[in-house]
Amino acid sequence: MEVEAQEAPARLRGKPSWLISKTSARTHRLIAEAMTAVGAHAYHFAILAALEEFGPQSQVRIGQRCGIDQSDMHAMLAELAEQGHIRRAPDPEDRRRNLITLTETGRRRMVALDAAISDIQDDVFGVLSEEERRLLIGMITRVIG
Amino acid sequence: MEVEAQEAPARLRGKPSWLISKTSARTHRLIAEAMTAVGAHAYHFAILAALEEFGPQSQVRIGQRCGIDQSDMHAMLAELAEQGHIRRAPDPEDRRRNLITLTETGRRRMVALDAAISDIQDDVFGVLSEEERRLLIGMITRVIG
DNA sequence: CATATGTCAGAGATACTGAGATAT
DNA sequence: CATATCTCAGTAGCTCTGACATAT
Repeated sequence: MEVEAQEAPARLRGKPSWLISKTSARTHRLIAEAMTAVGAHAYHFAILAALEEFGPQSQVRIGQRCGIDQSDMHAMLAELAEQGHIRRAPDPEDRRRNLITLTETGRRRMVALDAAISDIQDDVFGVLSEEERRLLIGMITRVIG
Repeated sequence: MEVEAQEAPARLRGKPSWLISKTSARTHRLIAEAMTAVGAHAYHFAILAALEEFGPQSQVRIGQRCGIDQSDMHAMLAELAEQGHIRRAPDPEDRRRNLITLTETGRRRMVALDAAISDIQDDVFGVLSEEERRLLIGMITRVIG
């Protein structure tokens, strides 16, 4: 069924939080579809990117960097290990920790997921000029603080 | 436990979708807390605002305007009716429809919820100047299309 | 018969809480 | 003993699907 668009109330349209929520929901849906199509998860990309940029580190640290709850890290890392993208090993310096290490296939996986997610950025934010996009990124980065 | 902030990977920080998702999650949490504190729900505000701006209308129409799924409208309207903020009556012109009408207490409720939600906009987006906020709203409005 | 509306049960993914085991 | 890390079960809220009854 095609649902024709209806104008949203002005009291919603004028709230940044509402606009951002709608945009977030849309990009989230697109990214989730793209990730599922290749047997991945949005969290996978975040975890692999943190490992590539900052090197081997504990689960807690990755979660802090990417905003992923500890309880959710476990399942994500199990999937990534199953797919051969990471290795888990006890940290010899602190045996409470798992040191998570990126494998070579994991690095390639990260690059591929980055490309897919970047394409979606272009689809969604392509109506903005390059300068506007930089402006948007700068403003929201300040909002996040 | 205070979790000290960790720098996020550059591949995440540079993606508008990631920045917007974090901002959306934060405002969503703040708004949900504020609404719960007064026995309301974020959807309540959207529904009441649509009724105030566009007058009595069917459930389906409100859902289209506010982006609320039909399945979820039912519970929200039941709560709003229980609180005396709306009335539901069969539409004499099309008896499949419920015509939803805003009551006077509902109008006052909407104004109060708007004030609370506007305060949160200021908390979150207050680091931006007035002109930047207008710019942000304009750009995201175009992104939503 | 095909479609639109409202009602209702429930699935699925997400974010989070709490508790236990192990190590520091 | 207090704290940190990891594991795991489970909760809560949100979004969406599918089915059904009723009316057009």
